[in-house]
Amino acid sequence: MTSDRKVRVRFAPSPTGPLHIGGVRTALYNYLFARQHGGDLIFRIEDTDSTRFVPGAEDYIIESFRWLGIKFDEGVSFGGNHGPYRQSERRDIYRKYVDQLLSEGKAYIAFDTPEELDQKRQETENFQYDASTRTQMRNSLTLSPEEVEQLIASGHQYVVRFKIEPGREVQVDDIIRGMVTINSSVLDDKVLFKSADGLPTYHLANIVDDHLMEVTHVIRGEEWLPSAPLHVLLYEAFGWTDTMPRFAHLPLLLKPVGNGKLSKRDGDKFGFPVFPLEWHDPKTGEVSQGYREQGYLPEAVVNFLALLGWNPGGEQEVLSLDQLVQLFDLSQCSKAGARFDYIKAQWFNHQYLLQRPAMEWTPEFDKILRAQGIESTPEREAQVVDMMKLKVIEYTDKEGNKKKRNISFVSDLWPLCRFFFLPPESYDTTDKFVRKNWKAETAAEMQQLADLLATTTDFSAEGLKATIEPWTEQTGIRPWNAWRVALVGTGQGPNMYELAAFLGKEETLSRMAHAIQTISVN
RNA sequence: GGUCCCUUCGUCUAUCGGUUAGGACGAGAGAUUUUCAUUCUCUAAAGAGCAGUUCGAUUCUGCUAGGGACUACCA
Repeated sequence: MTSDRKVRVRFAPSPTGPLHIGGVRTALYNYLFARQHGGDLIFRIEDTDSTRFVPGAEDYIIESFRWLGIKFDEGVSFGGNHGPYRQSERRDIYRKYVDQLLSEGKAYIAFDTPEELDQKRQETENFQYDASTRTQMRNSLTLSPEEVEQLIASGHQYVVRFKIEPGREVQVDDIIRGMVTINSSVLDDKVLFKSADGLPTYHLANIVDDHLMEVTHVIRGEEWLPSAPLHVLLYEAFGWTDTMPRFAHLPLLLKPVGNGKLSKRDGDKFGFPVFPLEWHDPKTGEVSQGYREQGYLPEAVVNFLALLGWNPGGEQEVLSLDQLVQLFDLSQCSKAGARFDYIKAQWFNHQYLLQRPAMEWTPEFDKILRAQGIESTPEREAQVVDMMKLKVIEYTDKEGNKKKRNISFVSDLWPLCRFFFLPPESYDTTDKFVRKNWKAETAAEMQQLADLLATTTDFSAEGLKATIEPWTEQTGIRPWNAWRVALVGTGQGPNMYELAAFLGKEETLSRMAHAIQTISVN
């Protein structure tokens, strides 16, 4: 029934704050699906809750997708001829459809105030506004038409509720989960139109918009599965079943450890972002970490997210956006929630960082160096990157254990490479590497090497190798580790010839002289 | 409490009745290395439980257990 229509999907967030990483994945799956079928991806803003509107959230969401490389075909800020795409600008449209339901007796007017309903819920256990209770409430079903008119005329606030007929098996055909059946008796008469702000609720706006915007597939989070039968019933009530979109409810993203879904607190606890971009809360002033600012590459975030809840099955996991579009299969998505494995996210970033030419690291690297008061050139910085990008970084985890991991961020570089730019402040003779490699006779040997280097004119890595190697064979001295102590201060860094070449003759000799003078061992 | 959804190595997952249950992250071991690494090789590691259908179940069905979501005039 929908197969002959052009595929049209949408991502429709509420501008209530920064975009959660789970929302990013939902948008990504919509994007992959749309691209794969040559369809359209629509960006709709669902701002029917005026009380939760947060300024800046909409721009934040748009900027997030721009950064991630997820492109929309139409919608807020993208144009298109199915607009407006902001629900707050579609009041009149919704009003018309609510009136249609009302006049057909498929919806009714209810005067019960929120307070009265709260009261009712406290009094009766499991109170639900439905076929079993609506006859005892104040609504257009129990009141006479005259009374209703009078109440409205006298300014009483009212909502419009959907009149659900009980005892029906409602079926939702879900691409991921198969046929989901629920009895309409357990559904309540959902509010379709709110009294407070004259706007529809999500349910009504969603169905009307998806219909008018010719959406063919609704791909959204699993939290919507329980209300999907209600949506099916709404399509029926409007007579739109022949063009009803197909549903696909995605599994949720779960906490890295423990129970429940992924929350902002988990990010704080383990030190990973749950938002694509840094977010400054306009009300509280609180700042939340973003993937972009933490040094993640957009390709890495996309790749990682794509594989949370879906997998192409092959052995390759590092996949570009284009490859993901090729391979993606909505019906192969897993049904169970996926734990958020932020360690693997770091690994993906490591992979994509390594793919980048060193010169592309330097803008970010330069910022870090400048923060340390170091001036350098992109060329020299790129040299350091090339020498150090395969190293690992030591860090302290949340339990206080020393751990090692691959370089995953440009910012990992600094603690590993300060000796390129700064001489050792002092020589730590308690350092295992220093003790092992700087013996009583070492100073004299280093002096010999220094004398040799003083006469060397070719200070390139190759030149150094050509001059030093014959000397080591002649004398039997194995100078590299002690030389490393002199230039680095400990057992770190690249090949010694490369390092000395980078530092240059003057700096190399200066550091050696200093080490010969300073280090004393017994 | 009610309704619905889910359940393969620690984690993400492959398998769409017949496999030595595969891969990746993480972990461990070894080799290589002028340091630390990289790299390479190897190892450990799983079908929640119980019934049933079947010649044969991880795969189908039911029950139990566990997990998740929803249960607003929020989305």
